[in-house]
Amino acid sequence: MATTDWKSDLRERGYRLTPQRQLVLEAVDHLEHATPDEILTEVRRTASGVNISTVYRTLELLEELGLVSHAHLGHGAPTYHLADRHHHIHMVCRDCTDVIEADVSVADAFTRQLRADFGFDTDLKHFAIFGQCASCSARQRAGETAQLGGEAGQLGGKAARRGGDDAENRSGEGRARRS
Amino acid sequence: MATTDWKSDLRERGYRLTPQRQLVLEAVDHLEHATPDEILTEVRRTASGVNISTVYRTLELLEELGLVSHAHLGHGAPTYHLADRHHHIHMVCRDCTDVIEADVSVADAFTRQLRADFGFDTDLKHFAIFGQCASCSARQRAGETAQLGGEAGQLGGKAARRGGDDAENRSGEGRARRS
DNA sequence: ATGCTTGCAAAACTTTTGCATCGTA
DNA sequence: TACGATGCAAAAGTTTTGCAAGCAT
Repeated sequence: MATTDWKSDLRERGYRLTPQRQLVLEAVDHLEHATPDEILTEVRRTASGVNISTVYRTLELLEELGLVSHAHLGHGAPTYHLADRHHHIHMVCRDCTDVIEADVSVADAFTRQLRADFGFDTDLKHFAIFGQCASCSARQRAGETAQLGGEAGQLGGKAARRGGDDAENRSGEGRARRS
Repeated sequence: MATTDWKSDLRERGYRLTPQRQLVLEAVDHLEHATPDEILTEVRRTASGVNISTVYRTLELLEELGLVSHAHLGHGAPTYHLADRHHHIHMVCRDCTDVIEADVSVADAFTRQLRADFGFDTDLKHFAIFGQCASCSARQRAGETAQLGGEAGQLGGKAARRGGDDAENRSGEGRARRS
């Protein structure tokens, strides 16, 4: 599943191998971009007694061991994935919430440039790249044209609160955190 | 201070002009990359009675009006700034917590590429770019050489928890959120 | 006067911590 | 057996919400 034998690595460092730790790692492997809460739900399908605090502690440990990493795909909870997989950057659409994945290589030139200009060694995987996906751009253009001509539609007079879907939540499936 | 006359814009939409709203906007203008909590502190220097919930509600409103925007510079609270200023991307160092600012133009080529390849319209200002700054890279290289030769220093046998400064908190000045 | 806004308090959430108990090594 | 790991409960921190009172318009 993971790199070399993590179980012995665990023990060599004085840690212990427990069912909880195996289950959390399996859940991270199985789910993708999962939040601690989602991981708990998955783990509980096998071991219903597991506690959320154990998930947090275990994720911290697994990350320290280099087995998992986390990324921020929105302003919500971080998402965890196996460290030796998911070597891609995430483009999240501000409108539809969707996440486009791309190989990190698409940013090679940009990465080189930041290193040359600022001496900054970039890790674009860690934070998502915000923006608007093709279909939402198209939809917006269509809407604007149909409505007035530009101006980014103002709706009625007042009470135009909570504009679009706002996205910026977590990525795909699960419950939406806010707006 | 801001774009055109936001005060009449406010009223036209049926909203009211209040001292709190003026103060919050001034605080966002004066501070830079400020969290809601920092904004509250600033506002209270003038009006000690203002409540945190008002700050949240006001920021939401000002953002809807297009006067302010927020960005995520770490996994902590979002930071707010005037929408018509701060047109730059933020590079945050994973080790030293520092934030390097750069004009969005440095990413023009990258932005064009993402649009060409994925039809994705990128807003690099919204999420910070994670990585390691020049001085921390240098320090790390030096440390590795001095210590063993590579391997990213493993410290003693166990109990190597909470490795570095971990950063990924909020940017500069204020209190550090965790680790 | 009308009804948008505010302050306050409480709720909703997420993440962290202390501690007695459990179980791996 | 020893000590690291877990479950539980409570704490801590952030953001949201319901409501009566306050105040722009």
